[in-house]
Amino acid sequence: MMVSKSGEIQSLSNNNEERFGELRRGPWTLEEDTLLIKYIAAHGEGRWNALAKCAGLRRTGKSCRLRWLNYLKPDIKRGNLTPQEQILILELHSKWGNRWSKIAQHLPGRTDNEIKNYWRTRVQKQARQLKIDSNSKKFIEAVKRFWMPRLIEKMEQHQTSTLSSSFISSPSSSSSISTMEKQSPLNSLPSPITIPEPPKTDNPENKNLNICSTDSFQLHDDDDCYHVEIMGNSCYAGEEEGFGHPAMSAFESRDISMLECQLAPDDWFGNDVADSLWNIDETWQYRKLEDFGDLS
DNA sequence: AAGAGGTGCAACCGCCGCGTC
DNA sequence: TGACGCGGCGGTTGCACCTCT
Repeated sequence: MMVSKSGEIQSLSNNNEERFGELRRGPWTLEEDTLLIKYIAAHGEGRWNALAKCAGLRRTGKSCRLRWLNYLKPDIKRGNLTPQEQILILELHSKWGNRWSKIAQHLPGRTDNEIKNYWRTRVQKQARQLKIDSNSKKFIEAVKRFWMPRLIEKMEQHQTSTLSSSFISSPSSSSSISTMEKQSPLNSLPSPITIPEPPKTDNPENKNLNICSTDSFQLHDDDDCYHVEIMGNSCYAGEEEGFGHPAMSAFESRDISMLECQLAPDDWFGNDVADSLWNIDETWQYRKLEDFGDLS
């Protein structure tokens, strides 16, 4: 029987799943989701093949696991990646490469699939526009010098505008609240507080590059150790060893520092803050500098 | 208004490592 | 010790939706 992505039933041969008979593929239905959620709530996750069978799902164990981990799990965060998360992804990817699951471990609520998709659709797109290999040192250098500062700038702009709007707009005015703000769980965070001194990110040496996330956590690795943590609305990042993949010296040997930036209290999702982070103009800016031999 | 092309992302595939027998 | 099953991972696909012309 032919493979279909539209949810038809098919049979698989030459593997252990064929004893299940007809297996479903493609998009999950609400009914299937409900079955899976209820079963895991009652019995826990794991033993996916048995789970699929016992739950009455005509799916492979792998399919159930994927659906649960990437979509149904309660702590999964939806919506666009925040600039802080994007910075963290760029940093961690420079360190570990395409180790998506490892990177995802340091972005609470984000899945490896989501991060992988972000990298392929956003980051690699920029690399293509620049005609640079996204895994090359050159591209990492470009990211470090042009993209990351831009992300941090966006964060600062957002903070500033949030602060301004809190004075301009009446809190009771429904027209001042966007749809996404209403939907965002971050909306419940405290109102804007003091804005710290902007980080010095345009330094070519990048000795003090801020790393922020929307959650507090610490990073420990076999090779080095640094941490990112949130205290109140502030995010602190520090490291104790050299940072960066051995083959990617762009990020290496930063000072041990505790750096402060702020978390936005509201709508990171669904507005221009998270979009168009590196537009064509900036691409050309980069290429211009490249022409001047600035990156060579 | 409609078709073409682009984009985002859920889901699948194949491979690998580990545990068990 | 090799076969087998399973879970996990990274790469890839293809569909729905969006934007552009």
